[in-house]
Amino acid sequence: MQIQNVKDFSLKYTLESGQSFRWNRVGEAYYGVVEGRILKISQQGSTLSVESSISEDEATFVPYLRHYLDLERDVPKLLAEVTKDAYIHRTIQKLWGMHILNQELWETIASFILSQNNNVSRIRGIIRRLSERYGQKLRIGEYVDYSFPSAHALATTTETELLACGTGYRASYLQDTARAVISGDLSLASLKQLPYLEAKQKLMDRKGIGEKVADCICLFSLGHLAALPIDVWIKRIFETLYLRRRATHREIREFAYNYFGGGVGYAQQYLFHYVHECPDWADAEHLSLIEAETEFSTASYKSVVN
DNA sequence: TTCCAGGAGAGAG
DNA sequence: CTCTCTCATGGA
Repeated sequence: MQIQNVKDFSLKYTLESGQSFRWNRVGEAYYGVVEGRILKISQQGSTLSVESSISEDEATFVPYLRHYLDLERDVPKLLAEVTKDAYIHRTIQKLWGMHILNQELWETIASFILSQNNNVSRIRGIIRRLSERYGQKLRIGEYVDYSFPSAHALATTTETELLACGTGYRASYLQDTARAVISGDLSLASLKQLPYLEAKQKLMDRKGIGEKVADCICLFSLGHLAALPIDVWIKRIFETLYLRRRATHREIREFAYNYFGGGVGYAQQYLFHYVHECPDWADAEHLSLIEAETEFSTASYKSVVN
């Protein structure tokens, strides 16, 4: 199956930017588990080639996939609105086509509970072991993977079993939330109906979900582009490039929303991935190089700070 | 060996 | 409200 005429989209940047933990690159293709099936996707220019491990009804599958990849949104327009200075301009040019995915809600909740005080490769390992143990075996060609565990599976296992998957102290947080989903105390369906701040607060009512994880869920699953997950990297970026001083999360959040506007979540994802790709992102010569090659000024944010 | 990672809870001030 | 300490794990 193919999706034609896909403009301003990069499969590579979208799947490798740390918002999903479930994609693996094999040659030119990406294999990932999405809602109970393996998808194999590759991009040739403006064409996406897609295979699924199950038989799909094209009439519903293509719109589903387009939504998952956020292809229905006018992303260039949104990015133009957050292009406020040379630095963000540079990150957007460098990572042109990166989209924010619309991921399945329960998997996103569970995955980002596991992400706290953890690194990406280890998060991926924990999710892989949980899926092998509690998920369903899936196959496409020679490629084998496992579906993400249901809330029921994680709610009814023992904490010892979760610990054996490497969850560490996050095991009880994961299981508490799984049980809340099963009991209806945390309704996934109603979460999807709530505006950003109400959904965020409902998530933060759970033990183990703080402000950062709640924002990840709001941004990567619920489509709230005003959500701003502030991790150690985003804090570092805003303190170094914009505020030029040590700042609290509240100060960073207030500045970022006023500066970038309602698309701050997209801006954040470009900044986050860019500094991971460029270890010298904060070097003075790197910054002056960026300023020299665009019509924007890196100094423009001083007027916003003051 | 120590430090760090897409943090959050609990307690103190 | 803010600050600090601790939590389990493994790779660098």
